[in-house]
This record gives sequence, C-alpha cells and structure tokens, in this order.
Amino acid sequence: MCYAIAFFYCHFLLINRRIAPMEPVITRFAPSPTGYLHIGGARTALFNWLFARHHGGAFVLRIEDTDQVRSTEESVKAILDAMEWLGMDWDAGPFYQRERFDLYEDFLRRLLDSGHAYHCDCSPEDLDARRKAAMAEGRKPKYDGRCRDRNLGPGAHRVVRFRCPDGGATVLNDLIKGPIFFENAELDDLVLRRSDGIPTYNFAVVVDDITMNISHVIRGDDHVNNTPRQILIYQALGEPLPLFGHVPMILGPDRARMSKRHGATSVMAYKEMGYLPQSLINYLVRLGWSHGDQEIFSVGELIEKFTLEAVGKSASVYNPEKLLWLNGHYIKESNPQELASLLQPFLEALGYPHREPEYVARAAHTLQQRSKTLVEMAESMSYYMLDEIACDEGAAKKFLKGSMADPFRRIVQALEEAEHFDEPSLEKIFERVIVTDLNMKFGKVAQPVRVALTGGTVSPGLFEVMAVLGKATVLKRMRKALAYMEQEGEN
RNA sequence: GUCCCCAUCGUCUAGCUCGGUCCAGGACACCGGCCUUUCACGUCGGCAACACCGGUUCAAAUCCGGUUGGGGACGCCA
Repeated sequence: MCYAIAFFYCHFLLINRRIAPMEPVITRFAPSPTGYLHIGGARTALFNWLFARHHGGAFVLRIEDTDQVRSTEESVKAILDAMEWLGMDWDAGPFYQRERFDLYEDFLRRLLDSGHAYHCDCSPEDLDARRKAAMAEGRKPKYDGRCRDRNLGPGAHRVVRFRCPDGGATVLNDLIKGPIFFENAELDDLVLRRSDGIPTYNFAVVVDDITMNISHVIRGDDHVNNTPRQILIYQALGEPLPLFGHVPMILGPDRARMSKRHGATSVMAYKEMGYLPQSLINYLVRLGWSHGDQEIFSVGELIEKFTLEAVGKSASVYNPEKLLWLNGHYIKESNPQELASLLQPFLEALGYPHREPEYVARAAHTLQQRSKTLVEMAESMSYYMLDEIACDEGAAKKFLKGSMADPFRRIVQALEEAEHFDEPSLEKIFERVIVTDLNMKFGKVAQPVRVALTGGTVSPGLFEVMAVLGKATVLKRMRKALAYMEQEGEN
C-alpha cells in the first residue's frame, strides 16, 4: 500500500521533471572546514564540478561552518588551496554559513509560524540517557517527542525542533540510486536550531540550497538518510525540491570507510608526494564513474562525457597503485618545460644547486619514461644537478675495474676530440672506439661508463645522459673514474 | 538493535535499461616472452570474477524472491 503510494509519487516527480526541466543547472560543493580536503571530498567536488560544466551551469562553493567548535580558518584555506590545485574553479562563493544566520532565522520563523517547528527544553544529557535506554530495549533511538505539544516558547537552553509527520512515507527519487522510500515514522523530530541559536546542518543546507537555487544536490552516500528529513523541510516550507544524486563512498583496502589510517587521504599530500593534479582527477573520476573501457581522460573530455547515469551504485575501494600508474602516464605525457617548473620545489628541497630551467627540462626529459612521481624524478636527477656525484661503492668495485682503464683512456681521448656532443655523434664515437678499434661489445663498457657518469648502475640511456651533462662534465667524470681504475689496477 | 544502500577478476570497472552476440571485455597489480647499454618505457602473452540458494524462461551476469556478506545512517557533527 505504502509502496503503491510511493511509486505513484515517484511517477509524478518524473513527469513533473519532464514538464518543467530544472534550468539552469547549479551544483555546489559544501565542505565543512574541519580539516583538509580529502580524497572523498575531492571526488564529490569533482562530480559536482564536472556536472555543472557539462551542462554549462554554475558551480557554487559553500563552507558549512555551523560547527563553531571544529571549524577553522586554516581548514578553509587548505580546502581552497586543494580545489585550486586540482583546477576546480567555482562560479560563486565561497559562501560562509556563519554570515547567513539572519537568513536561517527567517526560514525558521516560517516553520515556527506554520506549526512545523516547536521549542524543546530537553537537556542533552537527558536525551542521551533516553537514547541509550531506547537502544538497550531494542527501540529506535529517536527523539520521543516529549516537548512536541508542550507549546513552549523561546528561552535559554531551548532548541527548535522540526515536527516530523507521524505517518506516510517520503520518497527520495535519487538520480544515481533510483527511488528510495522512507517511512516517516522512522524519522524523528530533528533539531533545527541549537540552544546557542546556531542552525544545525540539516536545516542550514536546506535553506542554503533553496536560496542559492541549487538544482542538483550531488553528495556522498552517507547523506542518504538525511535526505528524507530535508525533503520534509522543503515541503513544510512549500519550496520546490532540487534533484538529488548520492554518490557511493570510497573505502579503504579493508573495505572500511577511508580514513587517515589508510595512508594519505589529503589531496595536498599528493601534491607533496609529486603527483600531478590531472592524475588525481583522472583517478578519482574513475572511482565510481566510467565511460566504456576508457581509462585516460583529459579534463575537457571529462566535461564532455560526464553524466550521472554513468555513475555506479556500489562503493569502491581506493587503490593507490592505479593512481601511481596514472601519474607515471601523465609524467610521460608532460612537456619537459612544464615538468621542469613543477620540479623546482622538489629540487630545492633536495638541496641541489640552481640550474637553468632549460637544462632541467633536458634532464627531466631523459627521466620521463622512468619516473612515477616528481619526487622520484627529482631524486633520480642528482647526477645531473650535483657537481660532485656520490658514487655507489659496490658499483664502483664491480664495474670500474683495472681492465677498463684502456678502453676508458681511448674514450676520453675520442671525446676530447669530439666536435659535436649530441646523441648521434656520441653513439658514432663509441661505435668506432669500442666496437671497431677495440673489437669489444658495447655492453661491456656501458655499465662502467654509467657508473663513472652517474655514480650508479641505473640511468637513462648513456648517450642521452652524456648529451645533457655536456662535454666538460663528462670528461671530468670519465677522468676521475679512470684515475680510480688505475689505482685499482696497481693493487 | 532499527532504518537505508550495495554485490562481475585481488582492485577499478564494461556488460544488466531492450535475457541469447559473454564458457564474461578493458585497466591497475602480478607472472612470463620480446625489445635492450642498466633501469624503465613499449609490446606480446598468461593468471584471475558473474557471492549463494530458489524462481520465471526454450535460454539469466542480465528479470523476481530469499540468504549471506559488505557499507552507511541513527547527535544541540557535517
């Protein structure tokens, strides 16, 4: 019976929507400034942003700071910084709920006047005790309605509660999950205004979404149960409903809700770890959303292709390895000049001396295929950046043998005479000296040269490295290695 | 405990709307071959899933019911 009514209601909503399409599209991201922007929040923001951009609508940023105790200005700044880094620009805001208290009062007045709200003087301690008792007896821990009909006026230590209908059902016609039915009897008389006069979240969001003309409320799954209460408030106010879309949660590897203990959850931590914003965007959008088999999306493509219909219903597990892979992909795709400037803070952090951006770009270019983060790339660049390289002792012992002294001497000599120091020329020189003159395999000398030049056994192709380093540096390092080998030879 | 949601490879997912084209496709990770001056990149190949039970049907990953499992919500937090 209830379902029949609910179904009918849904049908009504659908028809209604077709007749009066909600134009224009206005979405919002409404974080509470109680910490940094985390992965989950960023994805919610992203979906809202993409949806608005896709429809040529507006994206609003609103700071939900009604929690006086936990909200901080640093958090606001951290969130804005992260939004900016990810490239999600907003068309209006940021709005602060603290600055809108008068507005909430107006709406509260309407509810009070129409009898949809009432004052309540139950103390928090008392409520807590009653909730616990109800739980213990297996009853729903909802407000028991004690003050409902006491006709209390305003006063100190009194809150304002919403008078929830006793019967009937409320339908949430979710854009992602489909219709969801709630018995109103399950809902309770939620607090709209605290005893200190500050509105609660559930009331403030409704007022804000109404007054900001939000057409689509796209938010986390964890808000599903709040939605019927909010719908009831809209109805009590006689205001039209926005459309709701609840996106599934992001879980940690243990399938529990993502939290700090699952590792880095702060967006900005990824910046510090040398991730590119487009990697995070691309990774995040694919958690819950897909477009056939495609994995790589530019932001432009996302705006073009993003729809709520393609968002899945089930929660997804956060997988940092795939993000790493994507970052490697975008590093390969980046142009070296850009990379060089992005690299700058990481190079400085490692204490390398300053080098020309053009030089850094050429060095970075040789490492694009083998770096998954900017941090990794910066670390790999030590032999490009430092004058005195640190040589791995094991590698030196193994490869800088006395038997290599002769080939090295010849290489040095040939290099000294070299007119051009580009890759093809260098390759020709080595070909001549090693293969033709000495009848040796290039592979024989490659590792020793690599150790001489980079101090280690892992690096980009030798000719690439030499071309970047330049004649003077190459010769200096080759001679130094030669000296080491001659010394070894004597022992 | 009550309410709500979800359920395809280890993970992200395609397919489910319109049941046969799916002994289930792609990607990450993993394993192996090739390429090769190291490491990577690239490339080729491999491993690996429709949670379970029942129903509807000539036919079910796709529809229905139940079970189990997982998640979320039950605040004068958001």
